[in-house]
Amino acid sequence: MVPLAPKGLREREILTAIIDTYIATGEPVGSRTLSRTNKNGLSPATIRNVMSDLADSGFLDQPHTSAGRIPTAEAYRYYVAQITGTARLSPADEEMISSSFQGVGDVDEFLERTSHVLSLVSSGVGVAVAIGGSKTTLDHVYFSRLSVQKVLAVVVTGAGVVRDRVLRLPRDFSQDELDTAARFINENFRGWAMDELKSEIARRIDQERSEFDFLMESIAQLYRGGALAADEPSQAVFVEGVANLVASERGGSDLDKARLGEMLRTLEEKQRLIELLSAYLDARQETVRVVIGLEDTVPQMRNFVLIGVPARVGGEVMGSLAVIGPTRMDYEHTITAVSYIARLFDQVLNENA
Amino acid sequence: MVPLAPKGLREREILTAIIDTYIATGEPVGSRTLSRTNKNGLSPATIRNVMSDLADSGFLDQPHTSAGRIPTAEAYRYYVAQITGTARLSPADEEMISSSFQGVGDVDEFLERTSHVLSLVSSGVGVAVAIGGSKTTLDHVYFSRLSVQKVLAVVVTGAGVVRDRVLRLPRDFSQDELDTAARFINENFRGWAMDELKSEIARRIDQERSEFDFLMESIAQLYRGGALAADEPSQAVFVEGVANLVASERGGSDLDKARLGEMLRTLEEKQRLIELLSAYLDARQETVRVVIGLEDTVPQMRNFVLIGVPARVGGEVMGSLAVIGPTRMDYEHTITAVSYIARLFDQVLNENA
DNA sequence: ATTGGCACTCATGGCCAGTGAGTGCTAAAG
DNA sequence: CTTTAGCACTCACTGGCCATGAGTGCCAAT
Repeated sequence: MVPLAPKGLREREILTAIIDTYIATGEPVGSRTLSRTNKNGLSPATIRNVMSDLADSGFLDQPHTSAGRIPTAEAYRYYVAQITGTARLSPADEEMISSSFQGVGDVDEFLERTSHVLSLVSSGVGVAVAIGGSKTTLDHVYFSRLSVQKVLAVVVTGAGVVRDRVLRLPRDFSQDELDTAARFINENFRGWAMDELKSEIARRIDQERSEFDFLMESIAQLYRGGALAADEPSQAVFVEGVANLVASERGGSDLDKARLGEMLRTLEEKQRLIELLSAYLDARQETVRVVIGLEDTVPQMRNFVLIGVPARVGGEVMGSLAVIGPTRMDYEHTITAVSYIARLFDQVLNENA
Repeated sequence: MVPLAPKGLREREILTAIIDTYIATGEPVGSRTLSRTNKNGLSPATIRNVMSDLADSGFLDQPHTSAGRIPTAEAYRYYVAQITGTARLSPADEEMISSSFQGVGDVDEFLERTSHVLSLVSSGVGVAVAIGGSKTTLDHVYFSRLSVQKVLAVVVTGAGVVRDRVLRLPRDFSQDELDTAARFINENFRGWAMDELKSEIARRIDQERSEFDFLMESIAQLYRGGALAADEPSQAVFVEGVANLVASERGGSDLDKARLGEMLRTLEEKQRLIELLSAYLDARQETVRVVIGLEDTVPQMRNFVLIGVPARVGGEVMGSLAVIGPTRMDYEHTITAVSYIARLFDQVLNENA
């Protein structure tokens, strides 16, 4: 899984130089320009030789015979692997970012702003998803009678996230009954993981079906009505900065209309984004991950990369945040920004919980 | 405010025909094509004369001297004014739309789907905003102690909308204190309009400041902490279908890159959208409004129209829903769709409340 | 009032060099 | 063996030129 690297020192230097200038200019880079730009005074011919080798080993491509070279996915992988990761954001950036999170209350709000901030500091699209993961724990529930057979269920999770849902139940409940049921759940299950909780309740309902326990019957009804599934539609997805995809100025991606349309459509399929992020961002991984070659999973995303990290608060994964941007982007800057925000996420929300 | 209309019957017929074919083809329509397409067998020359008149009275424009004519904003205004409004959606559309709202629980969820559905049935962008208007009433509040000096406030409004907010308070409260405060508010203020409620509480706090009432002090703290402002950030904005802006096939808008970027950026400024909708959609108006000439307010939106209506449930305005699309769109269809969804909104959510 | 005819305008698309950045290869120089 | 200079060749891109065709405006005839 370690990315390949060119063998010689010279080759590596030149490859890096090519990628740098390609990222900067967006045009295929040729031997002459490179020889002029680069400090070490190599002649175009030499560079051509090296380039030829690099092309053979699969690091460079040419769009057509008589054009310059373009880095391949493999080249980008080498390029990001070689980034030290010790870079810091500029104070101005840090200031801008952290002030953007002034006064956020909950996870969703934070993630929403995250997608915005990410789109500002990168040349890509900012994406943040909240996953009401199975490891979410229950803090408590409320039930509130809205009208005949309509009940509002509010679930507060251990992390202080609130989800609500309106239930339509087969029979009417009084507020007293609802309170009793809520008290029962709160007293017995506070701190449980949601999925364990759900299976435990399902088990008890099953078991005590015969003896007609009034309380259990209420709970069964509420449960079947989806009271606890209230954590499920918590898959909030925030996408911002799609305007970066068109970016006429500064090194934006240069998509044609058709591809642009596909991208926009894909970015609106929230379910798809959730899958994409969860496929690539392992909950256990601590550091920012850079995925090059997104087209393997999502063909529409040819020439796009994902730079993301799970969003944790106090060790618990609450979602993930990422930038989806053109292969041609400032990797180091984006990586540091993503990592900085992830750290901020932990800090700010820990303080809240 | 009544839109101008061409004087003669013939002129009106031809204008309508021109707009129809322009909407269909997207290209300036000339006299010859029109004479061929149109059933009434008028010669190109005649049509030219009429067109010339229409151009003089400001209904037609020519992009350049030797091209066909395109309708002006004034022409579109006439065109939509002349739509009867009696059209019905196709059964398939109705089915598709209403099934899209299967199982929605609350206003936000409905509005989110609305933006999606609108983008599907129109060739524009679906926009829906929730406005926690001042007429919102209080059903009840919950307070829940999260940790030291951190309290979760949940406000349930009369319409069954739930808003939550994490408060940081100057001193710690026990859950008992919180319960007492919540009970007090619920018993005294259920059914009040949020803004009246807020000023009443502010008044009482002011009044009873001297005598140190413990309960009132708690409530004051909670109030200042923003417990009741929980309805304020309720300005959810849902935008979907931006891919329609690029729409390579079928009569989509044909923006160049620069304009597209501006549009995308503008559509992401949620505050702006809220202003835009509230500027044009009067809470009192019952019917769908079509605003042609959006560029007067938002220059980036040249050649875009807004088709929207306030979203009511049982007479109370909960937000608004709209399509922002190119002037070249199927007005009748979009209008009926918007109106249909608005009706659905009332139905589905009334049933919930 | 309507129409046919005619001269004129322009955007569009194809064709055709000229330009220039870039390549590969070979032979000479270090 | 590495580096460099030189050279022939490729090929996208640009700008000029011309033909095409849809469209207009106007005038005279019906």
